[in-house]
Amino acid sequence: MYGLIDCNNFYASCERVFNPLLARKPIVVLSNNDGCVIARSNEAKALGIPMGEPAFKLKEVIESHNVAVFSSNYTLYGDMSQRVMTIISSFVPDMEIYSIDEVFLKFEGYENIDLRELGLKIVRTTTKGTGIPLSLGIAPTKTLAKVASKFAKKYPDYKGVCIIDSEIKREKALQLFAIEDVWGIGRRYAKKLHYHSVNTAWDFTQKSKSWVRSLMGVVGERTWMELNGTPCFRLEVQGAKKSICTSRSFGEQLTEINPISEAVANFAASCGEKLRKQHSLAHSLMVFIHTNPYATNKSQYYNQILMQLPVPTNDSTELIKYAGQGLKKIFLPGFSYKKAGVIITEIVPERPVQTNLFDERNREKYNTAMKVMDSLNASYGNRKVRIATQGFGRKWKLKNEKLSPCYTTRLSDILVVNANEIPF
DNA sequence: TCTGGGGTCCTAGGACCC
DNA sequence: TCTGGGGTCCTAGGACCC
Repeated sequence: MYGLIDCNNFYASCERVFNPLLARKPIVVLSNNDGCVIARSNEAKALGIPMGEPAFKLKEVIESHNVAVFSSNYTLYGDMSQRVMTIISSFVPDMEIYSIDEVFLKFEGYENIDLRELGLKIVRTTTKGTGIPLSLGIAPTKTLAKVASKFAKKYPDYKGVCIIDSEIKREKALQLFAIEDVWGIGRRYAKKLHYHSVNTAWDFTQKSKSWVRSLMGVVGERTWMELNGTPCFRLEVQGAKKSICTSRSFGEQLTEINPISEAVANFAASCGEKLRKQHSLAHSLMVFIHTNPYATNKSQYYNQILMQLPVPTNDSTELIKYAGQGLKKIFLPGFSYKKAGVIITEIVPERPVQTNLFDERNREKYNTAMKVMDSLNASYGNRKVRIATQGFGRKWKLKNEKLSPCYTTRLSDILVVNANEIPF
C-alpha cells in the first residue's frame, strides 16, 4: 500500500503556528512580489478567495473580513517542512518527498499492522510536534492514495486518515471524485474529458484503455491503470535535479541594463549555490528577460539565449560571467523589463571530473573560494559574502511588505558557531 | 516508370505537478 | 498602480547517421 501525506493549507498553517491569535481567522499567503494568492486557510477559502487571485483585486474582502495577509517566507516554510518530514520518517522509512508539503509513503512489510491505527499515530504525532495539520490517504496506488488524502482532508470524521482498501471503497470514492481533481488530469484534459461526458474519476475508469490511450497518450493510460488499482508509479528516490532555475519579477519595471545585470548576477549565483548543494556541475546556462505581459498597451519583448560553458562548472564567478555576456546579447534598450531569470541545464555529477585540454582556469582555487563563501553564508546569512557584480542595489528587489519573521532560523539562533568550523 | 530501412539525437512545445 | 516560481515527462518533427 502507498500513503500520501499532505499538509493542510501548508503556508497558511506555518504562519499560524507562530501566531496563535490567527487561530480560526482567515489567512492568505501571497506569491513573491506580493503578487497573487498561493495559500489560504479554510476560513479564507470560505470567503470565496480563489487560488491565484491577484492581491490587488482582493483589497475589499481583505479589509472587510480582516484577512491576515503574509508575503511568502520560504525560509520558514522550508524549515517547517523539514521538521514535518523528519517526524514522519521516524514511522515509515520508505518515503519520497514529493513537494514542500507532500510526501509519499510505501507500507511494505506492514501486512500484519493496522494501517489506520498507524496512520492516526503518524498524523497525531507530527501535528503535535510541529503544529501543522495533516491529511493521510492510503491505497494500493499513488493516484488512489492522492484521492484518499482528499477525503481525509474534506471529512473531519476520518480524523485525518482515509484508507481505500476494498473494491467497494474504491468504487464509492471514485464516483464522488471529480475528474479534474485527479492527480495527472490538468485543465486541458479535464476539458476534453468533460466534452466526452467523463465527469467523475469513476466515469474515466469505465472507458476502455485504448480510448484513453488515443485521447491522452501513455501518461493518461497510466493514470487510468492507477485508478483501476494497478500501480504504475513506484516510490522514486530523490536524485539530483536535471534543471535548476532562479528567476524573479522585479519590484519595479527596469529600463536600464545595469540593475538587470545585477539581478541576473544574483540569479546565476543562486543557481551556482543550488548546484553545489547537490554536488553537480552544469554544462549550459540560459538567460531570459521579458517585459510585463499584462501591460498590453506597452510594446512587448521576450528573449532568451543559451550559453554553452566550456567545462561543466558550479562556480558562481564563472556562471555570473556567462550569464552577464548572455544578457548583453539579448538586452534591447527602449523596453520596460519586468522579469529575468537564469536556467541551468545539462547537469552532470561533480565526479568523475571532466576536463578540457584548453582549460586555463585554476579550478581548484575557485572551488576552494566557493566552499569558503558557502560556509560563511551558511553561518552569517545569505549573500553576506558575494561576488562584486551581485551588487548592493535594491532596484530589482521584489516586494514583500508583509513578511513574517524567520521564526525557526533567524540569525540570533544560528550564530552560535564554533570558530573551528570556519575554514580559514 | 521505377528511388529503402533502421536508427539516434536534438529541439520546441505541450501537458502536468506543487 | 498592482498578476509567482520551480520543476518533470512525453511527443512530434527535423537533421543526421549507416
